[in-house]
Amino acid sequence: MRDVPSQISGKLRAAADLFAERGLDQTKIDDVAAHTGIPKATLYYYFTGKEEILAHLLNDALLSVADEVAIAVQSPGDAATRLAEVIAAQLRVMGERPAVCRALVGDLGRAGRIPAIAEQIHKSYYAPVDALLAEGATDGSLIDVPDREAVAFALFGAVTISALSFLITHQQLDQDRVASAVVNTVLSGLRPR
Amino acid sequence: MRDVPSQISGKLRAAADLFAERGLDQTKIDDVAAHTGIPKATLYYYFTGKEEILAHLLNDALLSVADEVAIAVQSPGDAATRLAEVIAAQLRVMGERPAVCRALVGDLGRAGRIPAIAEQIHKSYYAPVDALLAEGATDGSLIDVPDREAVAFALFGAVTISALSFLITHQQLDQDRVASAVVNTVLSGLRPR
Amino acid sequence: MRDVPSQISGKLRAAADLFAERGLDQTKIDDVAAHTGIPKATLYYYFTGKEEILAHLLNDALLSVADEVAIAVQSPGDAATRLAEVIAAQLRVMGERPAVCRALVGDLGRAGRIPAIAEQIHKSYYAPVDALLAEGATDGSLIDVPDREAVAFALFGAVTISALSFLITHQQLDQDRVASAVVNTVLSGLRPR
Amino acid sequence: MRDVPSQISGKLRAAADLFAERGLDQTKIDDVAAHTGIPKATLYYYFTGKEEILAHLLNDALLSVADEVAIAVQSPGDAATRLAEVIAAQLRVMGERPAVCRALVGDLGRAGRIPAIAEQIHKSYYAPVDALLAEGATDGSLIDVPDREAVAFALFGAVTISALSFLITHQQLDQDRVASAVVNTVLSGLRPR
DNA sequence: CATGAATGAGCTTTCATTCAT
DNA sequence: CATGAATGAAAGCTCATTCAT
Repeated sequence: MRDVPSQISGKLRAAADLFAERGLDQTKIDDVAAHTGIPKATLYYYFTGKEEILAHLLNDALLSVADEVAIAVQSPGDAATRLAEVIAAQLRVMGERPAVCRALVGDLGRAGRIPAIAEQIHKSYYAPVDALLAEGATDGSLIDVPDREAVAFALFGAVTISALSFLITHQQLDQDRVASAVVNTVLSGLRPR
Repeated sequence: MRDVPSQISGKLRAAADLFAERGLDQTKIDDVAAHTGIPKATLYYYFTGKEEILAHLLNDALLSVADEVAIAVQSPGDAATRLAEVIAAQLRVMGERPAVCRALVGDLGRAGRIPAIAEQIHKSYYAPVDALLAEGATDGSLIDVPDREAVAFALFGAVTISALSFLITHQQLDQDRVASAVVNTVLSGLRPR
Repeated sequence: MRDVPSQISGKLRAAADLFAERGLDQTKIDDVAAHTGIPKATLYYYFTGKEEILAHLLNDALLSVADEVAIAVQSPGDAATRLAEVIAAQLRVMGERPAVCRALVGDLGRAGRIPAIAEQIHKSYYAPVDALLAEGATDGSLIDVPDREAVAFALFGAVTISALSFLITHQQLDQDRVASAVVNTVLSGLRPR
Repeated sequence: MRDVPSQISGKLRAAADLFAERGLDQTKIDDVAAHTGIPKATLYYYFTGKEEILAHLLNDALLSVADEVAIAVQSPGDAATRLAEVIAAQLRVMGERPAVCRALVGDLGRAGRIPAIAEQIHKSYYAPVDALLAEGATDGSLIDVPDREAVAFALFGAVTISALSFLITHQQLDQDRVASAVVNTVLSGLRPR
């Protein structure tokens, strides 16, 4: 995979919808070429194949998540507040790029096996959340969970699948509704206090 | 789709791994035939196509989830206890049939658009959980959440993605670990009481 | 490569001209399909690819050579007479199937690396000629050459390239002319007796 | 085709192996560029295309043959002696540039249709041999063959295919062995005197 | 003069699917 | 009822070639 010029990279974003709508396999290279205006052979000049194009797109989106999450993590306030921020941040990106996100989830199994993507998810999400859970235990704003990795997985899943389910069921994402449900549930718990 | 003889249905389960490993599109009918020992043409005699084979497999697994969830819902104890049971039940099935579950998640976007499957997920999972949340509000074991659908989505996501992440990351599913992390998180919440 | 039904094998012979005319690479599968009436996909059902189709054709022709050569070898007369017969036999087959033979020579370098073909050439030609040279030394009709393998190579080349050169230069093969030139040259030698 | 700078021409010789190994079609311009270090576009600056690159290489080698053959033809001695010299000369060049020679034979059918090459072969080989046969008939060192063209073809084939067969079978060319076998066979004949 | 970047035009190959037996 | 044989219809990918710099 050569260095992708920003002009190509920009046009390419139009392909995210395709991948989201049809999945990796049902998205034909011809479609990508048609929808982006990039000649098929040019796509092959820059990418090894379809998979690499999708990976490029996912990576792009995950970098956005990483950015937003990083900002949320460094925001003022205790760890609990910032954790809520992180969740909101993830939802914001998913709201902005619903297509890529659906594509990401749709190919999560596969994506997980693309090392670059797996690593990116880890760096963008699990690591910061893990750190936040640790901080929360220290600053007293969160309980000291015995298994931070498992909790980070659960959080990511709750947010992602919720958002996806809404996208599928209601065709659009009501970020506040999802954020509020998830944040309340995981922070306060379902058991009465 | 004709009535599938149990002999065929049995052999077919060997194909779940294929679908899980490669996804619907990358799983060729030839592969299914080779791995199950069922001649290609015979598969077409019983099923309309690939999609129907996968649907058959998923349906099979979802019926198991439905059974387990139904049992959990009707178990003695307050709604909170039974909710924990439901989560455990889902994880149990995922642990028993990891391949089908990976396939399910892998094609969630698509599966969601297969009406039969979407309905099955709703009946097997969302409806019972929704009912349980309502009961919990009544019997006082759970708080009265304003948006039960969103919470049900979040729960399903937390469990499913956690389980999947473990399957991918650690190659196997430690049900107790996931169950304990998820249940504690959603019931007690992350905020200190 | 599956067992090729004789119906297919028969139709396929029409493709020899193509391979001879254009060579392996310039012969497109579509051409083969069009010229033989065998659907492209059917070709792939029986053969692994183009190369295998050509190999099938070459093998076919070499079996003819083997047959003719075998007959010539067992004909009555001394070894010298039979050697002349072998040369005539090779030329007869080349005359009957000029296309395949041109294809064979055209891809001799490549064909030599297809083990099945290389072996076939050895069995069909070199081995019988070698045996004949040995017999000739015994029955006194041929001199006892110190390096039979080299002579067999030279003979094969003399016949093959001569025939090919005529085919290219004069568009057709005058078997008698070539046979007479080669046989006289190698049997009597160019030096006056 | 512009004048090829010797630097380019020199580097290009590294491509002979490629053509010999894979044939014209299977040798990609990219391969030639990679193996010679000459940028693809530069190749196109000097040559019209692949075919011209191969022709350049073949021509190069054929000029060597022509040189050697010319020297042999003019050497002292009777025609028979000089004919033996010609054969040795051809083998010497083939031994020196095995790759080009394999390429030549591999694409003989095609090369024969490249007029420049066909003419070169004629001038380099057939014409001198033809002349030598005529001289031999005059000086009494060779018999007066009725069909000199056919004999020249046969000689070229005997030498070329022998050499090629050795190259393929034994990976290298024992010039003396081939020369001795061919010269003895064609000069003295296989029939006892 | 030399070349990196870009692409038009095809071709091989794959596969879901059918159907006669 | 089941299935081996056959095929129509794509689609991914390659490569020779061009051209602006």
